[in-house]
Amino acid sequence: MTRLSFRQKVHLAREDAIVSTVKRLLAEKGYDLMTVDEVAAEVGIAKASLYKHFPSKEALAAAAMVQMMELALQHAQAQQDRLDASAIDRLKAITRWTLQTQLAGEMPTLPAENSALRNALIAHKGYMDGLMKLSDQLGEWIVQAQADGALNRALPPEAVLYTVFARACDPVLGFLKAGGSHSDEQIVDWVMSTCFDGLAARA
Amino acid sequence: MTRLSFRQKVHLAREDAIVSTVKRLLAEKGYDLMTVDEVAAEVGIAKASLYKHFPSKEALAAAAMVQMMELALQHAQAQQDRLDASAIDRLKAITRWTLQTQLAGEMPTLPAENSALRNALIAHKGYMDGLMKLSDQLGEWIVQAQADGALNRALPPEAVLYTVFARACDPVLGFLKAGGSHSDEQIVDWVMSTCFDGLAARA
DNA sequence: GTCTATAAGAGGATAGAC
DNA sequence: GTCTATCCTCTTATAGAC
Repeated sequence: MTRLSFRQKVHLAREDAIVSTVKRLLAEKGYDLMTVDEVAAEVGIAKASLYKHFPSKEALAAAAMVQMMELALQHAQAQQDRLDASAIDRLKAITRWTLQTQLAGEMPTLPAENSALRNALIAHKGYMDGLMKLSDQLGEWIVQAQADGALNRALPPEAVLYTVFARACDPVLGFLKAGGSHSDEQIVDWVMSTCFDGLAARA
Repeated sequence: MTRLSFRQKVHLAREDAIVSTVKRLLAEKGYDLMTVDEVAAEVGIAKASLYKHFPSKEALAAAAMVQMMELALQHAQAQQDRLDASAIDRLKAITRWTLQTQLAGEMPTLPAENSALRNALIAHKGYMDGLMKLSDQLGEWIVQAQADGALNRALPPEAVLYTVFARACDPVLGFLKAGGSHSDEQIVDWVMSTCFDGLAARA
């Protein structure tokens, strides 16, 4: 029992190490440019061993995306637990977390329109469940924030939802960081501003 | 003379057909998923013939991106020629054109952070010249619009510039279109609104 | 310049010993 | 479950006839 449990722990720990590596590489290079050889090398095991844990490259990436989704759900829950916060506060907080995570190089790139990964994810129950849960949570905040008069009521909630999701792969962060003359915090503030307040001057 | 000119015309026409096909495929699938075999098949010539026109896949894609850049510059010039328009009008017009082009499936995907194509483009004089020319033109409008009080003065012009550029690969358009229940025009209007006015309600 | 045929190599996946 | 060695497919690029 203890022996078995220990083995399982080691097994899970190794899988966790694999997934962490995949998550990082996915954030760095994206799905297509990430090779399985590379993942194996970084984890420090043989490629064939990797395939004992995960049946394919797609499954490998899906596991990483699921972990990312779970992390996002944790942050969403943490916001939901802040009983003093308004809906718009929560929405802004999760958006800011998304930007910070991406800027830190820890956000696996979302699958582009026509990606092998995208189709694999759509067929992946764990990922889709997480995505829907997150969408529901954010959707509630969006509707509430519109009712509060804190979000533009002329926009359909789904447009707001997609706009917030899209911050996870906003290239503006990388462009500004490449310039090198701004702090991460400053960059995040600017993108938060353009996202919620827009480019135009406020009255 | 006439003979030579005619041959040259045929030559250029064929190259133009190639570049057009590449542009479309680049918009559809992106650089990595687009294969040279596919390009050759769609153009209707043998792959080896393609390589007589362009020395590599990267050169092929670069030519397409250069053509896209020239198209953008034409639109920018057209806006500059509208003497009645204000800077913010011009900026909005070129942004709208970008959104419409992407929604129509005619905007080659911009190279992601770590792409083989990106490095090729950075080394490509024609592309970089066009990019700088376009950046200069948009930069002028941005500074002017800020002076006019039409753009948020708290944002550095480069942040505004990158935000406008990023509309060329905004996934929100595709998400909303995938829903299927909105017209292209409506989608563009919403994204224009989130871009310039933000998500938050206006006072 | 166009074709057919093929080289050259990367990368996903597997066989089989231990 | 881990390893080494290998397979196989796909894709870029080229050779050489016409």
